[in-house]
Amino acid sequence: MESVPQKLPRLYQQVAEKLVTLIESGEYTIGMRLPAERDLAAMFKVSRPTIREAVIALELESYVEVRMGSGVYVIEHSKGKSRFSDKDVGPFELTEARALFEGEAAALAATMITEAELEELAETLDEMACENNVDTETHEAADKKFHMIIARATNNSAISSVIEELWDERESSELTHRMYEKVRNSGVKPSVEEHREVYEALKARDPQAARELMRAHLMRVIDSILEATEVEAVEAARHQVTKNRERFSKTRTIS
Amino acid sequence: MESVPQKLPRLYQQVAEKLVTLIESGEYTIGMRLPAERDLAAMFKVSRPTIREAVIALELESYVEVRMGSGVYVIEHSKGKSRFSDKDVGPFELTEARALFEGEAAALAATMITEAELEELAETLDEMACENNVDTETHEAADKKFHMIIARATNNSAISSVIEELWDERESSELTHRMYEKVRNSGVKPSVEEHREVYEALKARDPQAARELMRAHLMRVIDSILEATEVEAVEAARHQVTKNRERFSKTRTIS
DNA sequence: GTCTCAAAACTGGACAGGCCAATTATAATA
DNA sequence: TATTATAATTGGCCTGTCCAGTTTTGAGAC
Repeated sequence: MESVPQKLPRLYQQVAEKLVTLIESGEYTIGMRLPAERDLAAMFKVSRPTIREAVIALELESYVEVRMGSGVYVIEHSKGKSRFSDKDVGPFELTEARALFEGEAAALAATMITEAELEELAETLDEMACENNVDTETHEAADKKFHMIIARATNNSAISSVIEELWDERESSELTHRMYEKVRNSGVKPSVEEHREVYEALKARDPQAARELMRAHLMRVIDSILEATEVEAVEAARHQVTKNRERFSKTRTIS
Repeated sequence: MESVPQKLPRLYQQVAEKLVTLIESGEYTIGMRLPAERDLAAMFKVSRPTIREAVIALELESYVEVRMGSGVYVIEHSKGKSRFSDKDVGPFELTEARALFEGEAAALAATMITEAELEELAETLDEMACENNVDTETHEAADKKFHMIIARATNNSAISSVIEELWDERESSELTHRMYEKVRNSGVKPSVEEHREVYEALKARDPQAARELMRAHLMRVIDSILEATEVEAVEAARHQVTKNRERFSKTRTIS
């Protein structure tokens, strides 16, 4: 038989993967207790030591928490790889950082971007404009693609890594994710227009314009978040919003 | 006995920690094979399954690699937490990213820095100037402290996290670390002067000046790295250096 | 009927010993 | 000397067992 996989992973890894799949598919939800090790062993047709090894693997990747004498419980998976996981970076801070960093990245990209990359950007813009009213997921994918093309156009993997990290971060924070969702729903079309302006600046190879437009774009996102916040915020939170307005107006003026 | 620790960690974790200690202490160096699982079990007075669990833990943290039928081998430990670990970010890219991002951070910090933070900066400057000719470790600590005070003065944890990440990254890359070492040895005094200029700009609350001076400081670091590279580079590498010069001259002119 | 608390059932923690398969070292052979 | 077959080593995995916390249960007290 040549269909036999020549190298199969270690057993505990296979089991661990299956367990992760079950957890991420919602079979076992957060807080829920997994079946006993003995039962899991029977389910997967493996021995208990193997189950233990798989559980340890999940534990080290903080998928589960094992409580002596009680069981192993699914916990919130903080992906670990996020540097902000323990810092609770809010949507404002995150977007402000993006405004500064991506602004600089756009300026640098303007001096180095290739024709091929410009072409890619144009295509992505069409995706965004065309699939405007389709599902948000597609739009978001195109959005990320646009920003990442620019980041990579800097030819600096440190820069693109940081920008991708900041982008991904918004997914891992529940609050931030909700905020961005609200912003997306409030008005996407102006966003497409803003992206196009950035594209034009890059095409013209104008660093200053690219920086300013990218920064302006993300600053508008902050504004949108502020508005969304105001809508849903209770009266008690309002003075904080005002403080934020003051605070981010400073960012805007330091250029 | 009341000296009994109320909660001792799981056995495999204790074993894993001991193994990590042994590895980091140089008892087992990179490429070396660890004793057989059976021997380790005897050494630590635990059962073999426990050893296996500990080895799996080390494996998941990429301390070791286990080769079926051969043994478990110590590999280079890439701390995993670095987002760049798999991307091989060179010293030039890293420093360019720092120049852009820390420049912006300095500009933002100039608008928000407190008197207390300025005072801290002044103290750190004294440390750097005073312990100039002492061990490099102290100097480097003061250097990082200086940059991180500014990063934190932005009052934006996303920004300070990114900057700290970039700083730490230079430790994890052997090449980058060597480069920075060379730069440190070549001339520290001008570096102190450059830091002082940044400090003055922050004290004057001048965003533009703070950005320019911080950027200039890090650009000079790139120059130093280039020089260090030239000294040790073989002839074949020289054209790459020239390309780098061209490339980073662009960064300098986009402001 | 309700509450208390101890016993039993359940669950993870750890161990012993064994067999198999892949690898490596060794010795026998061409 | 080079090659190949054999033996020793090593990780992979299993069965079975006992122990120590945790949870549930149920009997007895009120």
